[in-house]
Amino acid sequence: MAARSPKVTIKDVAEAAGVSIATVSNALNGTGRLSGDRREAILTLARKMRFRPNVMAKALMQQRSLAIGLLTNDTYGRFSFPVMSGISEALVDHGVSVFLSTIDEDPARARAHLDALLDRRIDGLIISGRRADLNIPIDLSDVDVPVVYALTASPSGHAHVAVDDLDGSRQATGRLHRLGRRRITHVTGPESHLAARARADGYRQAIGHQGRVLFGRWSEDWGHEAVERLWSAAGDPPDAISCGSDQIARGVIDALRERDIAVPSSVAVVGFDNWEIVSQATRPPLTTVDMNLKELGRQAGLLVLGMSRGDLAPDTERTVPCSLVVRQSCGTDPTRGEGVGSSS
Amino acid sequence: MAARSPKVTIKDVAEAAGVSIATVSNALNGTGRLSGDRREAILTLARKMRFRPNVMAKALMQQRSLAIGLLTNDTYGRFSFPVMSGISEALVDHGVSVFLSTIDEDPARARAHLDALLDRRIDGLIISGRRADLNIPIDLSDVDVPVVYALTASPSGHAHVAVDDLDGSRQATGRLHRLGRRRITHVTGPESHLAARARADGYRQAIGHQGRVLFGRWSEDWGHEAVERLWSAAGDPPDAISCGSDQIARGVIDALRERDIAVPSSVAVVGFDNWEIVSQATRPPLTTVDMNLKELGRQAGLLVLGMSRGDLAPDTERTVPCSLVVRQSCGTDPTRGEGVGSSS
DNA sequence: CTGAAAGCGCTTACAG
DNA sequence: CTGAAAGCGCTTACAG
Repeated sequence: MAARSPKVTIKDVAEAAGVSIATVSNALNGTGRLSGDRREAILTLARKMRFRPNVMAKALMQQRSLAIGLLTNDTYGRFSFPVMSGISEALVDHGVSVFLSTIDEDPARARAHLDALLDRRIDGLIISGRRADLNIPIDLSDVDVPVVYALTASPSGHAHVAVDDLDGSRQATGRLHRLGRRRITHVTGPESHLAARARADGYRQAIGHQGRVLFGRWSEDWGHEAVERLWSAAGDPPDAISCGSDQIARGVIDALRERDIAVPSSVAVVGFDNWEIVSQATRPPLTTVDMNLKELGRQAGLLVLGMSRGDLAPDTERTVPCSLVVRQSCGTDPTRGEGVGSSS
Repeated sequence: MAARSPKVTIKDVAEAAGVSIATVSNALNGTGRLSGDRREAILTLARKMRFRPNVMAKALMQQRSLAIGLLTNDTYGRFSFPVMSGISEALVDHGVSVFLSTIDEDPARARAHLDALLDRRIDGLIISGRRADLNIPIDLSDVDVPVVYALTASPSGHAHVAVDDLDGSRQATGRLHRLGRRRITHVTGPESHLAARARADGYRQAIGHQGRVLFGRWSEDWGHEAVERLWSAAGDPPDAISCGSDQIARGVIDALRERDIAVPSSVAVVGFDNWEIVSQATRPPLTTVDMNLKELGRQAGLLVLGMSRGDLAPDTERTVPCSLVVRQSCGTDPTRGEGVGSSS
């Protein structure tokens, strides 16, 4: 750590340049009218002096903090970390910083975090949570800045950026269908979860009829159990399984191997999440749906920014398309000679 | 979003109370001398008016932003998210907020993020990254506030909060030893990684001699490969395996099952990380080491706070102890009748 | 014990 | 085209 040098202020620059601080301010911000030469000279001098304007002072005058708050109730960050990263990336280019607040079940502490954000006079708030239909235990009625929900369910009328679960599942199942599989079953999470229902709908759209959907849990365990159930039922077993999550897919693949059923030749499998620790570890590696969470974060950042500037309505909704990441568990189309690991 | 009401300022409170703003400020902050009654009356009024002081204005005067920056280069957040969460939790109670900046390989963008933080006049900086010996691609020479490295390797002479890898591994291996296992092998990540070497050392301390250490990769794959190698070698195979990560342990357990070797009765296994998606999914569930990352974050937050106040030296180092999370993969001690899922 | 005044580092009308 | 002045919302000596 260097000696704590007193920061150079706009006053220092003005004195060195022999002009008023107003002129320096105008030169720096491209405001007012001043001759090109003068502006250039001032800019060069400011750079040479390593002058960096104090954002707090600027914010105080402009009545905009140039900062937004990010409230998350995730525990491991699997879903919200990439979202946060997208937000941070998108906003830094606009001179907007992100305050991070992590909260848990405790409403009192959540309130303390929110108050801290409000005391900072944030220009907007993004809420990003664990599950698409889990609400943050907090009363936002006194929040007088735009609020955007990212990934989390939003109370109706609020701005929202969501994963297009239906589209993702349709892509994944669609691929199985295009590869000629005709007895495709969908194994997914609890029916009470919005995401599970949407993914089931995507599956149905892809195959063009009701098909067979097994709702259960988001776990490997459930993948095992589903295979057991499917293969002990009467009639032909599936020739492909579209899973609602990578964890389920992992369970399915392991269970199939234990039964000596070859993947993908006998049964093709696709997952959902592209959670690399899972999807890269299955044998064979898993074809799965990437939710583009970083992009979702980016959109959420731009949304809250636009809303804070009044350019966007407070109830704007956006959906981020998913990408299919093709690995080996779904087999390849012999007529097209597709590679492995490419995304479409 | 409610109507954007003009915020009530200290001036409004002063007028309503019929006193000067200085007096309100003193009442609120407990500074100056004023009678208890007056202070109480002002506080009550301020609360009633829902007055919340503007932190930016306060910061500007106090020459402390009451905010710190958090720079992370993680991609999935598995390790840094809990750390971030600990930092946020620890600092909110001190009125300090956390600016989040996520960076990747691009030094130019990293610089932009750092500049944004510096322009905010942060009181300190925490760097938290992916791997204990991976450096952030950024020049910190012009950072004139305290810097704390959390989880990431720190250039010597810098403050640092680290996982006690050695201790964690000693606990895990020690448990196997106390349960009577005598042919314990350690399977871990690349020898080039600091964490792998420290965990190997902990293993050696627990068994009291050199033992057998297999360095490799941090993957399930490597767990499989190691089992193959161990069981095809001459001599007695291990009766326990202490793994350098949960992913390795998962590979080991799966490989043992494929060979019909019972876990834990024939071979006991312990992991490291307590990465729940892995450690809860192994069959049997994995006894493993929790790095207490949230606590690590808490310490890092308090450290940078103390340093910014001048209370702590800029090269303070701290180590956070690990906890052993006992599940079923290590077997239980019949003489003690220990439960499952408890931690020690 | 309390208040008028100066000041933190900027921006923004406004007068010249 | 440029600068003096007011002001953002606070805190902090300092005089009374």
